[in-house]
Amino acid sequence: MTAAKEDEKRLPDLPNVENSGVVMRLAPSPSGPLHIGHARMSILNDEYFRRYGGKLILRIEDTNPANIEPAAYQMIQDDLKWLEVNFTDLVVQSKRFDIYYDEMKKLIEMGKAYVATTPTEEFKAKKQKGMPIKERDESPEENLERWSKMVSGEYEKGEVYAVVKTDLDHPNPAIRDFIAFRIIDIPHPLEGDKYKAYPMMNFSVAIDDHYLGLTHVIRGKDHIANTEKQKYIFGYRNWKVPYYLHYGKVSIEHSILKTSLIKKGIRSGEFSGWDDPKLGTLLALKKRGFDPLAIRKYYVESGIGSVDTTFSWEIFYSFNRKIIDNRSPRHFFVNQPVYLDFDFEGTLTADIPLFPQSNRAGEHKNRHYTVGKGTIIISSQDYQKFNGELVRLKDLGYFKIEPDEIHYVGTSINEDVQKWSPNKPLGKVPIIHWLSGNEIPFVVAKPDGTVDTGLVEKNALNYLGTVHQFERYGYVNVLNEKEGYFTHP
RNA sequence: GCUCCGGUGGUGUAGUCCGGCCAAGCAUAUCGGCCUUUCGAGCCGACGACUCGGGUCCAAAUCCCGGCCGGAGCACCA
Repeated sequence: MTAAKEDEKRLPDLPNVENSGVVMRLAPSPSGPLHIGHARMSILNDEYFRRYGGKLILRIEDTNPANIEPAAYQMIQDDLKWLEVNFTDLVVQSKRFDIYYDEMKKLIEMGKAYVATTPTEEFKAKKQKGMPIKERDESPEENLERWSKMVSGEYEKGEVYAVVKTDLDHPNPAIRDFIAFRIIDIPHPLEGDKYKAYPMMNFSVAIDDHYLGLTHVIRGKDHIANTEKQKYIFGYRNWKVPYYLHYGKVSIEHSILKTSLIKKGIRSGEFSGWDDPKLGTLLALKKRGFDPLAIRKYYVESGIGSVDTTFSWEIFYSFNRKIIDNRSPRHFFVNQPVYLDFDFEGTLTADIPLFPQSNRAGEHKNRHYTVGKGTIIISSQDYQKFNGELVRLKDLGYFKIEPDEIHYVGTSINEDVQKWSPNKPLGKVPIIHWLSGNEIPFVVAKPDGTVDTGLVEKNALNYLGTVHQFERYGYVNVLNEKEGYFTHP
């Protein structure tokens, strides 16, 4: 066990770590709850925070009111808690406008920023050619005057913007002078209409990364160009630049992650909520019964490489399966049931383990059933596949399936059994699951949007709110007495 | 188009910085076997990869050049 643990994959060490540890950040925008994609940045940062100590700051980046879901401020924190990411500080950017304003003013005074009313089309076009717009060359005093008018709300949306200078000759046009502030005229969910001039992400991030004392920044490589822009601000102020690490893009297929789409779907009734099984939100994964450790393991295993990858649900499922398998009670769920007549004199008994591989006392409980003349239920899939053949009903005995009925053959492999299956090697008889009495209707909602309707052992209701292994079917989080969410095969 | 980054089996990765111990490790998937009643778990085995072409070198997955393919940025989003 210990040896196996040592073999476990480990993230590479970080450079420039001091004795006091690291200061890192999680910087989501509050547009909705976190999803499986956000989990990567959360876990990577948290893993290093756990290794080195220091601070892990949750910084909610709410500088675009158009893109804010008020409930997200709390949902994000709950999601992180579920992931066992224990951030040490909480910072909300909309509470820091004064700092941003001060800093912008300083940059303008230094001649490192300007405020423009030139149409942005011209700004962009000139930037492509490496040419300045007129405000760039105007004095700090003139720009300062426009700046104070901009902050006090004397301009309308679209009329003015503030720019941080970089280098107009930069070979990469994406890095040349970038907009740092713009006017927004819709109210902010937290601040109302207190502010008109809103910082752009590249500005507020640079300022906060410095004042919050970030030592290491780990984020997706879509931010590489942003990092270059932000470094100009650090350079102007002579601030110590954090160590940046950009990991590659993860494409998460077969999953709905876009907040705008999810919100729309919730409104239209297509999704039952943020935790609909069709979604890739952490809320949905939680409700499907995933263990957050599986997510952590997956992303640690994936590392921080800069190559783009595709999220492998297969491997993720496998990690989760290994975690939950032992603690998942076993039950029979018969999907699309077929009722077969069972004409039999006498009684058969079945003792089916609830936790087959558990050694712990108290968990050896079996599901005990007696079966006599009446009905035996199997899934239509098994019925179609094995009609006319010999099967083993798990923990009950050998049976021959015939149209609409089923016959008992024997309990163990003997001559009686053999004569039913003359051409099959013994021990190769298919084992299928079944129900006979004690079953209740049950539906399983699956991530692909389909629903399986069937019957489950009534005993399963003694374990509500936990993940079960429905034998030969898959893992299911049993939510209540009639419905469960499919976890994975 | 402009700037930049990257390409290891079906999938996810280790190794690439500091060439040799890599005729390439691990995981997952698939197939087979065992555990004598799960299509789960566990154990054992099989399968399967260095994007291509040149170059340097005694020696290249690792260094250099070019092609091909993929990705990112070029927002009054984050």
